[in-house]
Amino acid sequence: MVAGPTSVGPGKDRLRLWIRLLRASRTIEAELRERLKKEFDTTLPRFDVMAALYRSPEGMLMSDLSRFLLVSNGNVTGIVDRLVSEGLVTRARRNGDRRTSMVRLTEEGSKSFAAMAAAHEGWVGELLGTVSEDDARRLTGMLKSFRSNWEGRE
Amino acid sequence: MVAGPTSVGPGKDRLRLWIRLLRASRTIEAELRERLKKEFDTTLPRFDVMAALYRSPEGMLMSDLSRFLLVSNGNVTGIVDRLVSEGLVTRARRNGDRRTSMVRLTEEGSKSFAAMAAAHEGWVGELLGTVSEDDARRLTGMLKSFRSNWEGRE
DNA sequence: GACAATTATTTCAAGCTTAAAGTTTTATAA
DNA sequence: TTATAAAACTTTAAGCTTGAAATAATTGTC
Repeated sequence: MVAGPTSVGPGKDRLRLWIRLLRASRTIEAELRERLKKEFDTTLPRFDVMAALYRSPEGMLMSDLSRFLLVSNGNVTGIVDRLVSEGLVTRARRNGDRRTSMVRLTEEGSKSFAAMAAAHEGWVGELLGTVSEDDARRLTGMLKSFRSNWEGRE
Repeated sequence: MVAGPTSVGPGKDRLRLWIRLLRASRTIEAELRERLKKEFDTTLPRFDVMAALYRSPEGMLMSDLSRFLLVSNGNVTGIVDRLVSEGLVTRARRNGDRRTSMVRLTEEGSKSFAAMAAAHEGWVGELLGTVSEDDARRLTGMLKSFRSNWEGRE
């Protein structure tokens, strides 16, 4: 998926775009993963889960997390397991519906995330530093419209 | 990494861009992975390796593959192992430098990839269908310049 | 109220991924 | 030479990831 087009013809521009998109996100992702590991001894998936929870102080269901993060249910189970064992989040069985459990950041998890988020934002600013703020907004707009259009039909 | 910014202020536009970029590539990647599985009973990493080899009929070293695909050495070892056991690629020890081995697509691997690549290009065209060819070229240009700038300094 | 279907989650097997440590081969240099 | 370092790979341990199967609880529907 990181290789270039294997032929020429119509539709090539979108294929090229996809390849660039993927290479860019993989490059940035790798760098962020490495820094999270080095600076905070954590991983990107853990960071993602904590970021989602940070925005929802009331908590999220496992299925909410799975949908929001675009990963499978089973995947979330494992990551949350580890975060629980590290004391960063809690899983509280609900009275209303005993199938579900509400996942929340602990006090420690919240503090920990706030520190990571600040560093993270700085890193992204640095790594995307060659993109002007103006281009950033334009690009974001294009990607946003793509997403809402395409996801609407699945 | 898929969550939105957790505060407002300067540098937010780049963070937003990064989040969009990541969500877009994850969404498309998931769809392509699913189709490769369903239609060709293979995986994205296998497809990536085969795509790289398809462009290099003379073959590639393990380290070439690793560098080109932006993944670790050990990772490539495992994927190539599986492709070899499926008869899609060969690993040939070289006389010149016996540490290295040249990886090539087999006849079967080449045929197999050609079929997948055609379908793959169609899928990408479809999934990015809402991006105009013109926007696609513009976006590609922005991403290209970002990449070359940033990678130059590591 | 039974009971089938649905929903939320976990478990499982297989494969992907990384960083770090280990192996073998080649290059360097005293 | 003969160490010593460097390079190309592989192996390993831990964790991430998926899709599918299994559990458990809830919601129709009769």
